[in-house]
Amino acid sequence: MKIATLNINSVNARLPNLIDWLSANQPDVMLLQEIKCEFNNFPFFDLQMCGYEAKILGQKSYNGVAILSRNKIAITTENLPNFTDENARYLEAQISIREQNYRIASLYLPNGNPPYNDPTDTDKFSYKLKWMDSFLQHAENLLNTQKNVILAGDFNVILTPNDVYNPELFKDNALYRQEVKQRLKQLSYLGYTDAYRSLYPQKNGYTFWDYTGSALQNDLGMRIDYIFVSPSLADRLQKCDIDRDFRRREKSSDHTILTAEFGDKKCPD
DNA sequence: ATGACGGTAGCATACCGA
Repeated sequence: MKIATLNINSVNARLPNLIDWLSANQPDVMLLQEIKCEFNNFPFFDLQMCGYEAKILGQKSYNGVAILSRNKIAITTENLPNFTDENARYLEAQISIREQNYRIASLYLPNGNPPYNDPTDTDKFSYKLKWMDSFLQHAENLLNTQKNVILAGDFNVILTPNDVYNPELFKDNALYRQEVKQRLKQLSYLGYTDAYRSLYPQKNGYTFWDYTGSALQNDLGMRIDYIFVSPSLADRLQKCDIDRDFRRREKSSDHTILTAEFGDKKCPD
């Protein structure tokens, strides 16, 4: 079973790139964040033509998440339970692939930094922490009720100094604040595995490079996109890779694609 | 400390992003 995730920064601005990649790589499931469109403008037909059903939680201009799959998608959750969110950031589904059931979420965690015109405004940071608290509660519930769980997407969190080109620069950044790192670590304490780190303890694993300056050429990136999996899937994890070439394309998103592959052999229950 | 760059809304420029 192969799954991929991408903060696409507008699905319509990058549809040819996405379709090229899907055709060449054929993941069973593709998760998207920041699709930046509503239902009526989502390219359902083009994706269907290359073999993917799509379910989305759309929003005009900002945010928006999607789940694409070669198998039938049954939506289980739109937005986090017990959290009133005016932004479209969380979509979860049940998908059956080669006789295994999966519970899969595409999530776009809030950035949390203040607006440029008011660096003292802490509203966005408070919103991020509340969002994470609600997410952690839900992640715990999922682990208690489901076997094969995948929580993936743009987490907007830099976990360790090894996950960013210059940790000093990010000392007070909402992506790297202690409150945020502590919360994301709790996902591991609950029993989830960070797929990329479990296979590559040392590689920088960057998934984002700023559009500006020479960030990409000089590898000034950060690892903020993650695939977290439940224990049953950690046992079956075979590959986890970052497609840097996709970030080098014309009209690229500032994020790139993270993929994970799991062995399909049935575990005896 | 700021803006580099890019997308959207909508038609000039503001807002958002990490």
